[in-house]
Amino acid sequence: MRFDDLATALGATISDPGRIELLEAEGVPALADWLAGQTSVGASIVFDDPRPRRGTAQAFAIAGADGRVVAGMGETAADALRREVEGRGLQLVAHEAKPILVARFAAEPDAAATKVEFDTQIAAYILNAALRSQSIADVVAERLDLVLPPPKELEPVHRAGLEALSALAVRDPLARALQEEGLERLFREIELPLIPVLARMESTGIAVDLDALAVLDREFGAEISRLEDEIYGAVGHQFTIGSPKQLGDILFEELRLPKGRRTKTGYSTDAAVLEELVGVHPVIQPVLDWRIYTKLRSTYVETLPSLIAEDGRLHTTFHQAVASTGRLSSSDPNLQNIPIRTPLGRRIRSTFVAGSPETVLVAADYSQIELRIIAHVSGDEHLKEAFAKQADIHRETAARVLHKPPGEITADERSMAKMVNFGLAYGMSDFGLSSRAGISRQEAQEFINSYFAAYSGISYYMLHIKETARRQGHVTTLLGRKRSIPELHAANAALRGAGERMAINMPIQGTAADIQKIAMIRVADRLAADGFGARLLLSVHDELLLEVPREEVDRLIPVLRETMEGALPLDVPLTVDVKAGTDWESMTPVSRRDAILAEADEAPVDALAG
DNA sequence: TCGATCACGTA
DNA sequence: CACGTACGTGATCGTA
Repeated sequence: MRFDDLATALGATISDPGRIELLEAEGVPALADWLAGQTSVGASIVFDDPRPRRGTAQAFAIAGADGRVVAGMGETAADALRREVEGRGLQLVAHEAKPILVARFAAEPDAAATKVEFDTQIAAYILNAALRSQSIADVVAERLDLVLPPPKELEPVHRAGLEALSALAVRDPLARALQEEGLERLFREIELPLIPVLARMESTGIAVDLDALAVLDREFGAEISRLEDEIYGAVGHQFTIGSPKQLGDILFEELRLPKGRRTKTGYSTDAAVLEELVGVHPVIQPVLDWRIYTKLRSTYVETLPSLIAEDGRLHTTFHQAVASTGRLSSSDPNLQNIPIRTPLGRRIRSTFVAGSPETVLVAADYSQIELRIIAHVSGDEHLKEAFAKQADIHRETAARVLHKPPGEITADERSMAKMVNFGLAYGMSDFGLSSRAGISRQEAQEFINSYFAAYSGISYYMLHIKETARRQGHVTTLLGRKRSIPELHAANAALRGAGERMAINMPIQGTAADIQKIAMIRVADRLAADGFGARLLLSVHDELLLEVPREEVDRLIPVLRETMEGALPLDVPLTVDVKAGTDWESMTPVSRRDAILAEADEAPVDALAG
């Protein structure tokens, strides 16, 4: 009855969406014979609101290998069809399968995940991570030379139907491309197994203390009013403090303060510029404070409560096909940028809590994972040895660079070494180091020269990666994840420089992402296999956050640590720092070793003291 | 209404 | 020449 070829079927369905069979819930049993003949189906779900635990399904469609497409219209029929597919153990082929799994977990929290046989969005991303997430229309255009109508112009059922069939139709071309590029294992062994782990995390969500946020809202509001009065008083009139243009005009023309950097459109008024003017005029400090308070209030204190779902928890969406290095990203809300650096910010972090008195939060961080990856990929003997010794890595670095015993390294010297250790992964220049360390460009250049002399393996690696990247047009991680960097061949020197920094950074950041993803999959497996009630909540690049029944904590921690540390054996040990607490701010190390690690591994410093 | 710009939160 | 990577969000402002 149908088509030999899915591309032909898709072409016909684009021309005539009427060939998508619309289904009521009562019509589902009649699909029995057809479904019995399928092992996997193309599938797509369309929500009125894509955020987990927010919207309801408007349509769910499946497509068969024969080109037949059926769609459940409305929530009841969509759910019925989805359950039928799940109940039969059919595997999914979808362009973004995660929301289909989230829909199942929302309805049945303890259900097993539906098997995802292929995700075309992730395949397209693995094949070209340099592009931002690709729509199904992009993939259909590239692989089949067909044009899908814009989703907005379609009824939900027609959209779901076309997407389900499209996913099935582009599956084979994408699978062949993955094979040809040697990306099959990355796709099958990391990215696909990660999907149900992320779906479960999104569905679980994280608890937030609304009362505590309300207290912060009042407090921040009062402080902002006070600062506004102070700012207007110091300037002599009102203006829009949040407008960089107005602020720049007032500071640099009306008040004639010394001008700092310029932006494309006028004077820069960013924190680095304003910091230089503190003490020059009384308006500066209150403006800086006002920025901090209003940023925290508008981004977190006011917004988070509006995003809490009916279960009282926040459900982020993790994006698995966005970041060009292989990292995950998080949005609506972004729970990967919850403040931690400042005391005020930490008060916001403290409103993220364990969901019940019987549970605690457990955070496990990889310690200096990127620098360890640099040690591994560069093969630098001295850096490898420093990690093998489990020494204070920044002190060790300073000692080696400056030819002094570690015991004689001053705080400033250690701080400088730390900045270089962190800057290394970004392709930092003498200019960058000088401006951050508050030293001359020449001093910065000298320190970097000494650094590369002391760690010649790293020096060689940096040259090597740039050369390899130029020759091949792409760079890869340890697991073969690829990013092409066309900027490396740009005529414009600035663009080319940017390309070189991307080439340096991607294998490091991307390998860390590979490791984190392996760890997530294995931790999730162990939680299930060993009967833990603990649940993964968040992944913040090199940290995993879990919600754990109190009585499980002692049993879980060694499992967590060993699973993460063993995710990918390198030439240096990976170490994981574990903390526990009732909120995300007041986390205390669970062993003496963790206390030491936490101490040695704080965020990069921005400037030297004094 | 939307996009560009600036600014700033995280790893 | 610009001057460290990767993200997402909110406010402002000029534009369609």
